Amino acid sequence: MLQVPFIRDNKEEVVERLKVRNVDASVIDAVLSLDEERRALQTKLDNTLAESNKLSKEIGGYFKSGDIEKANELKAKTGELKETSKTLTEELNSKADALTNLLYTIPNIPHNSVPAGNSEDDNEEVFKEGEVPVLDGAALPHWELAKKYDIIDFDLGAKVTGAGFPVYKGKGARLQRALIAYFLDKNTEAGYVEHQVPHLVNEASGFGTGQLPDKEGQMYHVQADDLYLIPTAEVPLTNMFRGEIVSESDLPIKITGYTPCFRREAGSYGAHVRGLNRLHQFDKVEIVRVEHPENSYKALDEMVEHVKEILRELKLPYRVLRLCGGDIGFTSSLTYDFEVYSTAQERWLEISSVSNFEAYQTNRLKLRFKDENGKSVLAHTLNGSALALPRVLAGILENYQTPDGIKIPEVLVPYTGFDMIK
RNA sequence: GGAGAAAUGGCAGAGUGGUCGAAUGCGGCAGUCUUGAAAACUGUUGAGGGUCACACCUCCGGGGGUUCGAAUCCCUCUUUCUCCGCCA
Repeated sequence: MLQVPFIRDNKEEVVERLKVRNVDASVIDAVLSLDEERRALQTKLDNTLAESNKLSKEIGGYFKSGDIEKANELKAKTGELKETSKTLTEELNSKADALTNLLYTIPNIPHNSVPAGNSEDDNEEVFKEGEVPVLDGAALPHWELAKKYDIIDFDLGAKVTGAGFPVYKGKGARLQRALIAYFLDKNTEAGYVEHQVPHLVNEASGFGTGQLPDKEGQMYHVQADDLYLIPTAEVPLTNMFRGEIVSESDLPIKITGYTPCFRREAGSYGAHVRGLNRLHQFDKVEIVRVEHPENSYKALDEMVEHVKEILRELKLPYRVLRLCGGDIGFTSSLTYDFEVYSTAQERWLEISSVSNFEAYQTNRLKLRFKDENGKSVLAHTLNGSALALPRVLAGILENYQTPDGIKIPEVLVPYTGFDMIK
């Protein structure tokens, strides 16, 4: 969430920049007045407590010196103070809660470069690379290829669990495993330390990275234990640092992890969700960085270059988009989406999203570092997919299909052990 | 799942109702000494709110309670350790 002191000091700028995301200015006024009321109550309460602390000490002194009568006299005076502080505490808590809840409804301030816009049509293409293959004959979409070569079985998954939970078989499963290993190796080479993390997280972690309360309905909730299945490795990877004060020399922290991701995707059904395009369970390799605020945009660029390199090696045609104010994620300041072009589907498939959250997550997480003056400063967090599996797989199947079968990208052959799916 | 023990500052570890935000040691930082370093010595060293700066307030795993007053007593939750049971 946004930092109140920052809003207080930069009100005009905050209002102006949130307009890009169509946020109404009145919310900011509401935050500031709630904060003012909160601080007034805090001061009142502090004064009351100070007085009763003073009395308690005096009473202690009288008991020690044996002046019981005087002590009891003072005791009688503390009752009222106690009542007052109790009332004030309740008022303060409800005010503070109201403020926090309001802050939860305000998205992150977009970076200067974020274009205005309402939908994905307003995103800005900033880079494009790779050749769209010319396929001879009829190009098949991946769900038909999957059936033809018996490598992914959607019906079997639907039988075992439900729609959106595919079963990968034989060379399909092996290709999936190859991609995970290849991505993790690339990330490790680039200095990201591999982690294996829990696939279920508690409520505090959900709030820490901003999935809660905003996207409550998008996560699978295990009621008996009040845990959530992770919608992305970002949640456990980033929450490892919740409440930490790291030393400046620890920065940047660069980590990576593979996990399955679970998303309810409530309400998104239709033509564009066929096959691997949108699933309830899918695999993803994630990269996360904790950065010094001065370095976070340089870090974002590095992450973008890193993902580019992987796609270059896979020889997939792709483009990079700078998301507009209407399409950017709630907690992000600046997001680049990567899309692979699928010849068979004749459309772009999103395969990675790389974001800088600045201090929006760390303010919730209370993830800070000590600067040279010994002051605690909120760090910046970033994350990105490197990469999401299903659509990369779809892109490979569709772009690498030949009349003789599906070729395997050269860099993956050492991982798959075969160079063709027939 | 059953029985018991524990949770204190970066770490170790004292503190069992009153001037305790907390002894002491280690670590960190600054200084003295030294050509430099080490050693030794001296000082300093938790977080948040609040203030121009002080004052002041809150925090001893989380939440609640008793009391004029709680790190210290009570309830509850979580986590860790030991023993038993079960088990990939």
